[in-house]
Amino acid sequence: MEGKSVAGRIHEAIHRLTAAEKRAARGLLGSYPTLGLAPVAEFAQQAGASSATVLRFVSQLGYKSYPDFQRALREELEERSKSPLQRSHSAAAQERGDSNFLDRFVTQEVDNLRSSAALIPASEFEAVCARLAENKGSCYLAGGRFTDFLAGYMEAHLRLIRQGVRRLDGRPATRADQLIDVRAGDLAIIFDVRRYDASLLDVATELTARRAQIVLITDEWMSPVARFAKLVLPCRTEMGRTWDANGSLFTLVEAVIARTTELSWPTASKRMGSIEGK
Amino acid sequence: MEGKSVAGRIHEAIHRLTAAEKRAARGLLGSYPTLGLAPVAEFAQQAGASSATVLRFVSQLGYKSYPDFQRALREELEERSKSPLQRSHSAAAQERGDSNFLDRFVTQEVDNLRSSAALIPASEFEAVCARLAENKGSCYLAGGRFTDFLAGYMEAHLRLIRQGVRRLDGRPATRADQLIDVRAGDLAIIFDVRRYDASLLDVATELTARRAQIVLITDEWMSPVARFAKLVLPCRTEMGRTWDANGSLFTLVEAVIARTTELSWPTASKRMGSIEGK
DNA sequence: CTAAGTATGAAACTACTGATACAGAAGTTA
DNA sequence: TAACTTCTGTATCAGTAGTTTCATACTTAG
Repeated sequence: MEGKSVAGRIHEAIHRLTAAEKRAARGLLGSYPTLGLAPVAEFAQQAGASSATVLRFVSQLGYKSYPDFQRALREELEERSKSPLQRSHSAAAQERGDSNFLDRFVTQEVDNLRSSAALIPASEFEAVCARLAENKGSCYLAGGRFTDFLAGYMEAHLRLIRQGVRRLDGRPATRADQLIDVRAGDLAIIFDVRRYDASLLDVATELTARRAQIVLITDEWMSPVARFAKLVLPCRTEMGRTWDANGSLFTLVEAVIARTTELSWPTASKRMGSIEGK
Repeated sequence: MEGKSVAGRIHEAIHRLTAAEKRAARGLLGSYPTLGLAPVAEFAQQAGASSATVLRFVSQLGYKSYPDFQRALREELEERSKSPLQRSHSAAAQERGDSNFLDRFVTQEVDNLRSSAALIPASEFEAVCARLAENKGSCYLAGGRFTDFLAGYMEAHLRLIRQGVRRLDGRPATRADQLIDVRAGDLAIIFDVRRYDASLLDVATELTARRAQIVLITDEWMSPVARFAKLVLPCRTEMGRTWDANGSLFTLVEAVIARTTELSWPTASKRMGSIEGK
């Protein structure tokens, strides 16, 4: 429906409301927006009115049905939790104006890191590292326009730890060649953040056809590659409204490398020794 | 039935979930808790699974019905909005002391980021960005074994903002060729962390001879290139005793890019438009 | 004080949501 | 490869939530 917030509509319409309807409004504002997400009967009881009154109240706000009203509440909630994260410190710092650009940037990045750590199930993270440490089969890496450098960075480190690390480079033509050798059970790590790269989806399709297992490292909006992925590690990337930052992906990569090194230390240490030697 | 947060249950149960159920889990974590407050059909569609799978998923979490699950979500939401700051995941995890590898890693990285921001004088940071935003002369980038990917990442972004961005690739032989065109007043951004790269020192020497201005991005132990640098941005990289992490460098790079974009918006926006167009 | 109009909740209705059963797909093992 | 297990989506059903109706209580005006 229109671009007005639900709370805004209540304040606008509250004068038109009847006594019982006002109780409903008060109740909703009192525990906003949770009460509105409950079934009508519960809303009614909590607000001290009947179901019918609540329905009339919702109708007065301009929603054509109760589900419609709930949808608006959910969208509002979603909006709020996605955009300018944590008004607490970053906003406070901006108000004081005593912090410079770098401080503000770092503060936001810290939020992203924390959220990312919370977003990623420990078991998924461990599964990825364990799989890498197994040191079986090949491990392919691919990324999009900017994330390709993350793939490169990860590749450079993985090469020290295990064998069979291959990079899928950006040009679709050569990619096809590189995919020929993919065997069932091989591992593929794909980086994809929005705007998502169509060619990566193709690569993922092909990899799946060849029965490779895909690990996807993506942002909170979840690349379409997720459909094909056995394991997904989603990171928070949003900064303010104009900018997405990949710092959380980078840190995740380093964490994976660190953990994998730890897990495969006996093997990896020999390997690293021989590489360093030359 | 009570006492556990829904997100907590997901992390607990995720290992015994099937592939499609995991999609549901990820979907919910991705837009938490809103998606769970929607009707099953919508949840299912958004998560890329069927209604039945979503039902099985919530059943796996230990809820005896979908409405029951939604009630839990609402109560959690209510709880969170009442307490001042959300202490939901990170705080609780730290209290329990059961934090996993990723959490610990992220915590250390956060320390590094904060220290880095403190270590870098605002004036130096601003000077670098301003110099980049001037958009005069050429800008060369070079890095060492691993940091070369940071140089590449920065190059890819800088190209969108300004003209004359060049990358000095890793092979000493070709580097010499690329340095021929360097002119007085050109800018060079060098990444160097320990163990410091001897060839970068050579490059820096040559650049200085040609009167280019060097910006050095390095770690807390300070690359020897610092001798030749006009501006130095040192970052904290130390993690525990065995491992150095470059995440702080990466975030610094992104901060520089963001700030430079901001400073040169009138010029940069046109440029970006024309690049996106093709 | 009475009558017209409005507000309200109880109860009936219907539509849609959540639950279930089943069949086919996918994956696993021998 | 074939048999078997497990997973997953479709189709169906049952129950509940949202909606509507209507009789009653309350206001307000005449």
